[in-house]
Amino acid sequence: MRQAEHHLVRSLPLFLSVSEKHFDELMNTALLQRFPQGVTLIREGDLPDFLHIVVEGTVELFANHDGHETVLDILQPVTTFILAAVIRDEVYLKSARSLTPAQILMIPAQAVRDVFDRDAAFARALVNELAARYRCLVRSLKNEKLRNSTERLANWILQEDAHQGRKGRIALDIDKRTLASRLGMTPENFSRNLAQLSKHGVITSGPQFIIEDFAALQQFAKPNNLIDQ
Amino acid sequence: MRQAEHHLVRSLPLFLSVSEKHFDELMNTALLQRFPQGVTLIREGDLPDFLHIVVEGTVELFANHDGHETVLDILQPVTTFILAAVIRDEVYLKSARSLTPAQILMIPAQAVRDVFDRDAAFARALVNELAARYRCLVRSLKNEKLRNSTERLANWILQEDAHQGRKGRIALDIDKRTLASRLGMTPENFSRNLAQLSKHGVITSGPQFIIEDFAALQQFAKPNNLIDQ
DNA sequence: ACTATGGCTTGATAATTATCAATTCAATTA
DNA sequence: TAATTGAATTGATAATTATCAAGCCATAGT
Repeated sequence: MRQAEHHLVRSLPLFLSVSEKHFDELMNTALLQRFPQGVTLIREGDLPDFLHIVVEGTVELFANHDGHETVLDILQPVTTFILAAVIRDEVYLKSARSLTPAQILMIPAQAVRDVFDRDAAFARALVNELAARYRCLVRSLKNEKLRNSTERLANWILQEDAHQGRKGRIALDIDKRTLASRLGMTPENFSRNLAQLSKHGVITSGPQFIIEDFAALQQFAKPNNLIDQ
Repeated sequence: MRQAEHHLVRSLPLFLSVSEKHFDELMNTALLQRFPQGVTLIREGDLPDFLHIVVEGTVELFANHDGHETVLDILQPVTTFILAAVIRDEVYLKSARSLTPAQILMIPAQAVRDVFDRDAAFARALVNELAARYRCLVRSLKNEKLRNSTERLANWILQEDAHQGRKGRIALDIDKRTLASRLGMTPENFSRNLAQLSKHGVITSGPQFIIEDFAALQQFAKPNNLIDQ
């Protein structure tokens, strides 16, 4: 692993306060791998061998059931995934796939559990990370159960605009069909919902959304800091 | 706190391996309180003062948005709740209400964080508990996104039957409207879905469901160990 | 026993969402 | 440039879910 990636990972909340010795122990056994686009990185039902960290590229977490597939999350660098499965040493409940060429850091699951047992700072960081993830999931579930699909899209646009610096112009770097599934709707309804939002201040041109009337969009979306952000 | 409750809490996975000293420290500052039915125990948006543990009775976790309410979970003894908010010292994302008269053990949030910092066994237990909760939530989200409402009900019946000892006879100890909301449907559709399930081996008489044809119900429900259990 | 009461059910209808088919559009390749 | 490809959109329709309005039914209170 190069210095740049080393520092990137070291600066993650999860590793920031781990002792140098233990961090090296984790990294010595870790693998940094490149994957092309569209590779299945993990498969739901398998047992975890590694804790995964997206270092570069975009990764989607998804799940299948009875011939249907749904996207549960879309990850950008730098993010860990499948932490809960690694901790409990139980099968993955989600699959993961690279949406772009991606670089993934893989830390052997056993090493994570070992260092956790010996390094109190790592343990604290791990709990904090997990708790943060838990809360994200609660937000997702509330989003699904308390909003209709147009509202979910409207709030996603507001949130993404905030992430991209409140420029009122959002560049979409994933397929619309992927985002549609993430937001719990079909690609067809995604299109229709986007068209609907033109009544509420959103202009769309290809993979760019422009918030023309911020107030109107907010009024329609009714963002809620106990669901969003 | 009486001996009986003390032992009950002590035997929770979360406290099983905590040192006697630290367990006492947690319990010394804890309160065991009785609440009548229908009391709001915590309110989403508030900051956590205590880690809560249901010792007796039933508690529902719910959330509100834009005039709508949804049930996110129904808790039976002995279960902790709002652990993630306590760990991160951030506002609750869910509210909680007693569905029956209930007894709740409340451990000051600061005490939980203090002992966590000093007791490695407690830290491990906490991470394990959180990871387990995380995985339950993933299952809930998959259930919502990958199944329709009749399927969710059918699988709930299978799961509840398993919990009650596979007697093929399920006694409902909560309101149907509460269960309906938990399963992401209106009370009206709950009724209709239940009626539908008579075609798939389920007989219902008031607050009792009887699985008359287990195979038929399973075939319809398509249970999936990456969603259920 | 009568009569509230509240939860549950049923019916009618509307809104939301999914599905299937066809078409458009943009990007890439021959 | 023409042809190909796949994603996105649009239209038509079906399935699912929610809403509103009665009605039913068991329970508790008078």
